[in-house]
Amino acid sequence: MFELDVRSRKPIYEQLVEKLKQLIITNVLKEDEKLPSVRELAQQLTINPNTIQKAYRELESQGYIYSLKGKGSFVHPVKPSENEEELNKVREELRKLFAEAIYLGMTSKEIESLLREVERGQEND
Amino acid sequence: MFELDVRSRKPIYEQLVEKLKQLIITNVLKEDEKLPSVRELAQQLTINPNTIQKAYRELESQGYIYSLKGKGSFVHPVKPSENEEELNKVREELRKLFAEAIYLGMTSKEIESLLREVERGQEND
Amino acid sequence: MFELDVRSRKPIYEQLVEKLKQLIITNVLKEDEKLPSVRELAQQLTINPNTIQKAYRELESQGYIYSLKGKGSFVHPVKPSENEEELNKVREELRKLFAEAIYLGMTSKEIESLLREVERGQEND
Amino acid sequence: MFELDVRSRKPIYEQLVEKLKQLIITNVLKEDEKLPSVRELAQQLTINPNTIQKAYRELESQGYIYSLKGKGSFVHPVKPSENEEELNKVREELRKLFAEAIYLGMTSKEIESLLREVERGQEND
DNA sequence: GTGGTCTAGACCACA
DNA sequence: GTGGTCTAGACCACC
Repeated sequence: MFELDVRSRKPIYEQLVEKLKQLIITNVLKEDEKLPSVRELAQQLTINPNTIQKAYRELESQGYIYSLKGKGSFVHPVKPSENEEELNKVREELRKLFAEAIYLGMTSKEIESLLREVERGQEND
Repeated sequence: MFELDVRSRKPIYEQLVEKLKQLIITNVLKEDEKLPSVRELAQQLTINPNTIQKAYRELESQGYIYSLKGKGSFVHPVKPSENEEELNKVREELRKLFAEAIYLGMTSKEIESLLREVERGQEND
Repeated sequence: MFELDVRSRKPIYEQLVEKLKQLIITNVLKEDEKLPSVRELAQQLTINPNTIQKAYRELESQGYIYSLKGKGSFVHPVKPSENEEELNKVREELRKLFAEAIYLGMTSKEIESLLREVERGQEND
Repeated sequence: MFELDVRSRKPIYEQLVEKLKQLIITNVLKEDEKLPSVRELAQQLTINPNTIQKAYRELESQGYIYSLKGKGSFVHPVKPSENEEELNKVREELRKLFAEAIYLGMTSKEIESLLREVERGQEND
């Protein structure tokens, strides 16, 4: 399904959160689709189930998935209206990153072409 | 000078690194300008000097400042050519953030206007 | 495992970095092999754990090892392509040393035979 | 005469020692030639005279120069026989550097061509 | 148990 | 006075 970098400084559960977010964002995992069960994924990735659970809990609290007892975890349909808080975080992060990119010498043209690139990749939703 | 959240999950020294980076990137701290001394800043923020030093050391190894033993720490002049590695990290982070922003409902117009805003703020170099 | 000179002008953690680098370079410590834990080594060498950690952190940022929070520190597999910067440092140091060696009376024959010697010792990978 | 990097982590007096060694090794400063006086050099480099003195003391103890009270400091003629101690240091450093260079992917061919290059540069003694 | 962070406090090297 | 090193000892996050 995807790869984790055990050598990274980033904790495994955080990597998991990010990867799963990516899959949801890029619509590989569709709305209300079931995620693999904790045990299943743990076995696949040869990782401690506790670590998987921690990732799922994090995703749930960030509003990306929802869990039904005894049934599993599912992709949360997007409700743009509810995500104002998340959006503000993203906006703030964008500001920081833009400043850094410019400082390191990137032009706004380059940044915008990167944006287009991502946009195109995301169209197949 | 700025605020730190001692309760945050993010280590204090990392918060410091980020804040100081911001000040350098936004040209509040100019090239070769002296940063506050380790002890001075420690006292100001009521934080242990070792913690400050850890932050300064990190900034040094990332190429943002340089430290001289009997003299102090100073802002390192930018050498855009040398930062290809850093740039790749930034590009990767931009990709992720763009995807997330779009997923949360931001339009490319909004993102671009945010970019312009940052750009204008950075002009006073 | 090895000896440190606590009286030396060279900081203990730098001595540690050098010694461990040697062990990695000469393949005594193989790829992905676990290094002794911070506490363990600290006890063995009767040195403060913080000092060991400082050394490990330095090795990590130089790309020689990687550390996993609940697991330990491990030898980083070599990626020759990524170390161009390190290589340039080594080349510069070689130039200086060659000049000094010749000045002190060594012939290029002697130097080359030293090189062969090291080469042979490194073959047992 | 030469440049010092005030931004370097290396103490200024050590940089001075190295640079002066280079000048002696490459025969730019000939045997028994007078070095610039402490004051003179201090003024030229806009550096504290104490720092210069420390460098000169270091060079003297390493056998590269000798000082005559009231007259100044002079380049020490080479006596290969006396430098066995220095030579052993150099040999040891060469071993380490060779190992590192090979580890980072340099071939013995490259190393040898570097040696030739230095050799040629040193011929004009 | 492992690495990582932080504090308090001491001492050294450099300029 | 400045950065740099080191210790002793505490507590946290991760697995």
